[in-house]
Amino acid sequence: MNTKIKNIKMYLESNNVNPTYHRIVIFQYMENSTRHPTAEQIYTDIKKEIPTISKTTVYNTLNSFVKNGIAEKLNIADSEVHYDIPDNGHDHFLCINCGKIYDIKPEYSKSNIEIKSIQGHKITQLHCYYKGICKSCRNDKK
Amino acid sequence: MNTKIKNIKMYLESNNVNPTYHRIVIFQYMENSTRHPTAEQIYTDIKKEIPTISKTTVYNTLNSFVKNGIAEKLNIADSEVHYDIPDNGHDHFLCINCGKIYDIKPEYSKSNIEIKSIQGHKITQLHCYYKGICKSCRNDKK
DNA sequence: TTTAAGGTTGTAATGAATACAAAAATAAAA
DNA sequence: TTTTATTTTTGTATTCATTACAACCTTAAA
Repeated sequence: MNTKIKNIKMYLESNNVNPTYHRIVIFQYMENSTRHPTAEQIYTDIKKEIPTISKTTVYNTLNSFVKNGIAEKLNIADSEVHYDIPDNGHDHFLCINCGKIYDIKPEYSKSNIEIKSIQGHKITQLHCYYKGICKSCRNDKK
Repeated sequence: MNTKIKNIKMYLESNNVNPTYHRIVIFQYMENSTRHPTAEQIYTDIKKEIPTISKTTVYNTLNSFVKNGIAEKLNIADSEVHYDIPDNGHDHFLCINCGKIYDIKPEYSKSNIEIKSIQGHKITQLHCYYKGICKSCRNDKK
């Protein structure tokens, strides 16, 4: 077993996620992905490597990741939830033309919470979603 | 017809929404509501006033409002979309305990876009969602 | 008083996500 | 090594929000 997988194992363990084969593969897939995949996309791609995997396992795994704080749900699109492995708190941009999601560099991000409480409500999370036309789609129209 | 309804009629008209009875009632309901209702909640409540209304009409109406910029979708909760009549751009807070959505006062809001473009992407919208434990739930636990 | 256009209704269909029970795998105990 | 217990995984069925669609109704124009 290579060091990368060993690192993932340790990382999952240290976050209360029992590092089974499926979970390691899914986490590795998400770490390598830049497209903020949906459960469906993860399922389809992982299936190439593990043909017997079930969609339920993907959902279970993602829910376990989210519950233990090592993955984040992005409610940026209307119909589907996208998933992200947050490195250092950054915002996201959704292209309303092509549907692609981009990372916004931390220096432009607004979701670094410094406030702990607003109007008496205890703040634990802040999600900021930008929307518009992405660079690529803007160029295509010219 | 009272002035309030007349005003709504004019407002819908000026935003390219043909002001039918159903649409006026739904818009009025949303303006008076502080709970950022879902389509289901709107349907249930409006049904008391217009028993023959269909759920499709509620969805059609809301989609028409959103398309014409007089209502906004809140993708703040996991399963359902909530709707808001945005007055002056403010953020929202979701209590992860009771599910209630609160308005964040504009002075604490982050979604006033001043930037028109980030990393080459043209920005047209910014949605910021705070989450945590609301004032009321915090008091209940004591 | 027809014709056309838009609005509404109800039912059917879609599709993401969950529930659940059986089977499989893994770990712990004897 | 066997037995038992616990956790995972699988597959199917179900739920539920939302949309599709065709029939019907309403309104306004011709």
